[in-house]
Amino acid sequence: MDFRILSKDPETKARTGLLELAHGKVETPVFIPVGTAATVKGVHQRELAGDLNVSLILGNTYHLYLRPGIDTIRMAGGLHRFMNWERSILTDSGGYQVFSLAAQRKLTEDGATFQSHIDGSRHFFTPENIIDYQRAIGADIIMAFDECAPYPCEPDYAKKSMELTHRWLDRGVKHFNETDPVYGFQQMLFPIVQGSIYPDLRKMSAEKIASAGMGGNAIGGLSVGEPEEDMYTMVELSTSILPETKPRYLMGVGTPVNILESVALGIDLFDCVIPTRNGRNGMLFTSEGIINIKNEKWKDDFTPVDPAGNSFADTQYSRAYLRHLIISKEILGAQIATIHNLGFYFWLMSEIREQISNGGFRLWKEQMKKKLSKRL
RNA sequence: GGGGAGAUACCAAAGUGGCCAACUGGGGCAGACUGUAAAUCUGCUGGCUGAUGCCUUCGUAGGUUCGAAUCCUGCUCUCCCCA
Repeated sequence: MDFRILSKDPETKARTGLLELAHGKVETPVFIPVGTAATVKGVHQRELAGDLNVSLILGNTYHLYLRPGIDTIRMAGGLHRFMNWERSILTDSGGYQVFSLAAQRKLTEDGATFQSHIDGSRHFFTPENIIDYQRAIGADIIMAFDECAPYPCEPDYAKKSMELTHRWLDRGVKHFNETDPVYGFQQMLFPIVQGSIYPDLRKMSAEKIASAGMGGNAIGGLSVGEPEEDMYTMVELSTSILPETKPRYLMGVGTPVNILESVALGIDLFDCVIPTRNGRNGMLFTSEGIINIKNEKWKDDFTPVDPAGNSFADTQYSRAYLRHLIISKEILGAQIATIHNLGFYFWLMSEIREQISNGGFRLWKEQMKKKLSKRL
């Protein structure tokens, strides 16, 4: 468990680093593909570890708890073995599901009562049992149980929600320190900054999270519908307080432009469903801009998806073919689109690291922003 | 040769006197998607129009009616059964 900063950009708060986890080293800034249910949808592990060279993926405690169930994962010997993934894993605590499945949950001081979205059965999550579940899942990085406040959110509710998250954090940290890893390797626990879009709350929360003294820190409750400018303001405020020597994880973000901006504000880790989900739905990110591959204009375009791309999705398939697959709802279409988008995101992250190292990040970022947000 | 059924928009298929430019599904076109209840969801899909509205449409030619995709007659075509 170690985080070393390798280079710093002189003009922004961007930095490159190396995060050493129990299952390998992670170069930061890094993008973490989302694999909620023990799979990055549509991409097999050989591809992830192979051409895409993914070092860290994300799983979700809520989903894995419901299906296949914690016991099954424990019997398998942990999530790494269960899904045959030898590199690193981060699990989200289920805090986001408290938000996204709001209609079926009830919060109390003690924890959150849920109804399963699968069969309606009732379940109870607490800061403590979420630690136990994540011990049993065995991710390298586990997340504290938080409430991701909705947007918009009244200041009063945001404050109460944040304070609850802070009390939950104390209980979670205590339980984390009192329990041992199940599989013989160290796990890191990341606490999560909340506070909606209110600067005073965010500041308070960042201070609380920093004081927990964990190996890394996360910023949550953003990209839930607020204006992007508010998001950047909250990120900047948070990173100015969270310790520079520890990795900072911006949860659930984002678009390529979001990532460029947030790296400049001092973020090291990102996860987002955009490249995978939007890819399955036909939205492709390229070095020249965004393509909706379902549009008729690509029907007879036999050029590569991204002429500058180097994943096999770019070098071996044409836009016309991929359009046909997506339009026909062929499974291969979703697979190729996902691999392409992840390939693009990883290319972007590697460029970011390169530009930070060589000192040209800020200027390069401004040029890239224009290109990447363009609709082709 | 005899008997029966039917022809509706790109396709399939509802509608059987006014609430019909016409249900619904598919297809097509476009949009959305940010710690994944998502290989999902939304809108549009005769023409002109920002909307109201106007114009042309339910095989075809006529007719009945204030009013027809719907009722009547001729014609054309398709399908099924029997010989």
